[in-house]
Amino acid sequence: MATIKDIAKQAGVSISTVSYALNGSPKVTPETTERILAIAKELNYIPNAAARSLKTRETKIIGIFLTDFSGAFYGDLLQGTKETLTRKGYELIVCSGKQSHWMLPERMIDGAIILDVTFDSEDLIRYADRGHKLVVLDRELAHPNINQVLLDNKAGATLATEYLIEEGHREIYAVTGPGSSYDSKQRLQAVMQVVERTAGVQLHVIEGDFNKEGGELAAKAIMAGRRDGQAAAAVFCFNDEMAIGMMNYIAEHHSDIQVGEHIHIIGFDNMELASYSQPRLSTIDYSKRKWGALAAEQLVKLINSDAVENERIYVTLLKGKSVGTSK
Amino acid sequence: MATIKDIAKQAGVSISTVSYALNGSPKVTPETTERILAIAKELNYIPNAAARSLKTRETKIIGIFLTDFSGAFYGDLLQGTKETLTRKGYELIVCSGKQSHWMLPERMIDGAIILDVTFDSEDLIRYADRGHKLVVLDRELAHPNINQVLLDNKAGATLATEYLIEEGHREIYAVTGPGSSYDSKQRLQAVMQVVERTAGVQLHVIEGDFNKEGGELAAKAIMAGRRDGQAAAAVFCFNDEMAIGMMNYIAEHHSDIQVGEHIHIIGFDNMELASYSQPRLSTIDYSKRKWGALAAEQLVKLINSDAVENERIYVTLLKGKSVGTSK
DNA sequence: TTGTAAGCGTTATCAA
DNA sequence: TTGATAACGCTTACAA
Repeated sequence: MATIKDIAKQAGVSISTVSYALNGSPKVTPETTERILAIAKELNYIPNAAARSLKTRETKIIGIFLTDFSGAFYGDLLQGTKETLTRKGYELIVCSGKQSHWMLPERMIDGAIILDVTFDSEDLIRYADRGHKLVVLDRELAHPNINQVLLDNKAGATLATEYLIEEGHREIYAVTGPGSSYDSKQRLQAVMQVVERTAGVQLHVIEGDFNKEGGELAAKAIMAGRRDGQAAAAVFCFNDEMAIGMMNYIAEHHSDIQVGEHIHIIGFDNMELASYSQPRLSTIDYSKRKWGALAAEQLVKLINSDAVENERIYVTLLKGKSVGTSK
Repeated sequence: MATIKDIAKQAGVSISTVSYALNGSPKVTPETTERILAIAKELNYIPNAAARSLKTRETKIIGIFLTDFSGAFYGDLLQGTKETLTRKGYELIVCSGKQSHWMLPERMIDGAIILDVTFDSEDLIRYADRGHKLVVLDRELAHPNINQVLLDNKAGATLATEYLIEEGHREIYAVTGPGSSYDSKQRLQAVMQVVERTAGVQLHVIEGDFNKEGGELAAKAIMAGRRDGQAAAAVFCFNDEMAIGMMNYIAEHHSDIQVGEHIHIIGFDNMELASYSQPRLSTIDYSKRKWGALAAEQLVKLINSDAVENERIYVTLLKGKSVGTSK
């Protein structure tokens, strides 16, 4: 393991000269620089990240913290984040689980993007208080060292609900995420707002979990409560995963019931899996790549102490055959 | 940012005593230790990872390098890896892209798991030569610092091919991965072996890319080459993603052709998406979680200089309705 | 049981 | 333009 010391010895210069040359400083003559670079290559010199960051107090690494690695959802988001960070000279690492949180306070990473409801807000604030820079994608958190890049949940939920109503549905089920989820709370609030200002609409709220099982359980509950001949039900699942779970459950246990005809389902996220559903799931779409890219951008600004404002990701309604008109 | 120096000053002891106390050394009396710990907490002391690893020459972090973050495939694998590493006291970070390779030589991570064909084998060998520990999941590489945990491609491909033959198919298409892929080469070799020892079987090889597009293109090529009334074709796509692409293409462009009846498709990987395909895709299954866990285990052994042997992940045939009997 | 001091591999501030 | 030298924050002989 050659160090700058070895290079210095070999080149007959001091370590500071080597350091300058290696970093392309104009203080060193081109000739010496070249000579030093040649020796460095010859000795297979590789800098030591720990030593560098001990001194510079930065690692040029950004961490993104996810609830799990399941990934069905995050692909494009990570891609967007990575692209932007690469352009800005940062590396991206993906972390998951409480054990990994130390990387932030111990300065293994220069900043973090949070998309993990299991990450305590109090911890985040503590880190921010210590000067660490954060971007949160899953909660509201007002702090000079924290920036928010949030989905426009209200718009999305409003679009979804209004769509169901426009199609003539009057009995609407909302399958939420876990109670602790910020996104879920926002969406539910918007749904209730829409329902309240529309006469004759009945809303049933079912607590879900953002997983397939939640969708299945909700499906079970809904089917159990319905009698033959009753008006078709319309269900707004607060994410696609639950919507898919619901569709699966229905296909499996109620072959006589057709989604988009006897029961109508709309999701949220437009994940890849949704495009394979039969019939095509109606959902709320937004650019995950852009979300990630914007988060990265904001984080870098925060690190550079540039001024930042909280940002919002806009959403659109994507109509699929899983929602039909009420007869 | 409190350091051990600050704690030492506050406690009226030397920094070495603080260090010993913090690391729970029995050399320090319980009373001093307690006092030091209290002060550390009071000062909000957090160790500095760079300083520690500069000295200890380890970070307790393992990196896994993936081709991309798309994740449709990796979820369980990462989960398995993470669980095992956590148990062994290591952190897992997920990396992608050539830019991130520096983390290994610059000692930001203690070792790496490679599942990324775009990672040059020469680079890997160079790193291994420098003493870095690696586990490869996607190639054969003989080196004392490299361990292999590979899929049993031959068994999988053999199972798949024999299944098609047993179902009476005599005209078999193999849609490979990119030519550079080790897995693809292994699978093709096995397919050819099976075909060679079975009389009357015709094999057509189509080069794919392991992506949906490859499956679509292959579907197009196959459909273009077939005339009405011809015996049903049987296709072995070397991964599920291409198989799904193929099924989609057929559903979209050839509504008269039924998968599992007029054309028979089997994949490889049993990815989640496959369980949603209509009809259910036949495929080769294996435990991705176990794969990841084993890779982690081997890497830790390598790091601890324990003896290791290359490992193999066993596979099984999973029959779905996408393959039917030849009429 | 505790303290002194060297060293890990850099960067960066001075002087020369 | 280059060289000494002092940090950076920690671990760990070795001394006391």
